Amino acid sequence: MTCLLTDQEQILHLLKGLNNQISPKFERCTGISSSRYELLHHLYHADEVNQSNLQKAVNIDSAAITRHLKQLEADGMVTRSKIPSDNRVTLVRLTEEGRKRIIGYKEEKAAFVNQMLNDFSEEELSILSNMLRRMQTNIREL
Amino acid sequence: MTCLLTDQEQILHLLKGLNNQISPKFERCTGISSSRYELLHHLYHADEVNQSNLQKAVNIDSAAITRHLKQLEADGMVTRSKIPSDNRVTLVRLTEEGRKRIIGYKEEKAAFVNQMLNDFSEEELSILSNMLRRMQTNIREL
DNA sequence: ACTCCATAATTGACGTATCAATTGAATGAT
DNA sequence: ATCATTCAATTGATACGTCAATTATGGAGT
Repeated sequence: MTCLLTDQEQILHLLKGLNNQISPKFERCTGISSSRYELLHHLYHADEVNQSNLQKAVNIDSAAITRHLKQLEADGMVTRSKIPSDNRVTLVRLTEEGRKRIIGYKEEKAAFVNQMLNDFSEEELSILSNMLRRMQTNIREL
Repeated sequence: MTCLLTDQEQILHLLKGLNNQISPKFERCTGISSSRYELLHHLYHADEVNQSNLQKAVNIDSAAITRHLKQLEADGMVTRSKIPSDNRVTLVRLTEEGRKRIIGYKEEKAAFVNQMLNDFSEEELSILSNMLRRMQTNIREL
């Protein structure tokens, strides 16, 4: 009835399960989805960015980027404008309102992550983050 | 321009990024989505299960379970039947066809996971899997 | 028997990600 | 100067997951 899985086999299941749990909880706790948060966070530090750089930074599909930004624009969090020197690219920046609101989100996110990782030592965190990076590398060209 | 994130802060981003990479690649490599694989895999060992137990086992929303199973049934991989003693529950089992096909999927999955974790020692795997479990626990009641 | 509650499965509405195809604007080669 | 390529952004189709509400059934308690 119960079935044995090697550690290797389980990792995938655990990863997926964890993520499925995280996404809705993150949003409930912080008031914003984690992808949106990443976008705003990046803009917060980078002041003005074009979409394709933003895409590379947060590492989600550019179609999704477009849709997120449109929504964030509609919510008054960011502005978007074409640049005259190259009419293909659109520059994105936080509005004042956006800059103000992200501060609250940052706190909520910190609290969330803190809860999730509350019993992890600095060393463990760095081990974990390395492992995740290695996995990412290992499947990069599949 | 570049912004400093603590290891703690990055974990979330890494996790999500990794998962977003995994899902489409898993499906491309194996020919089936990882959720469907989990369902079939569980059925492979359990012979006959009702949906709510299946739901607990694979840990995704029961709405999603219903939809997956309908599709798998349409594809001739599983059969579903109400049980007379309690007309609420539906029992699911693999068809012969399904049982045959999952064997191929198992191999593809093993190859995929092998690639993803090829440079991980047994010990690392067990550390990683423990960490993932801990995180899951830490956010359980959020 | 009848009302009340719990449970299993389903459906609907929604958010988010992917990929493939398209649009529109620069750029490079002949 | 023009044609082909390349690139940024967008759109459409599709898949998967959540939550909330619904349907249908079963089981108590009175």
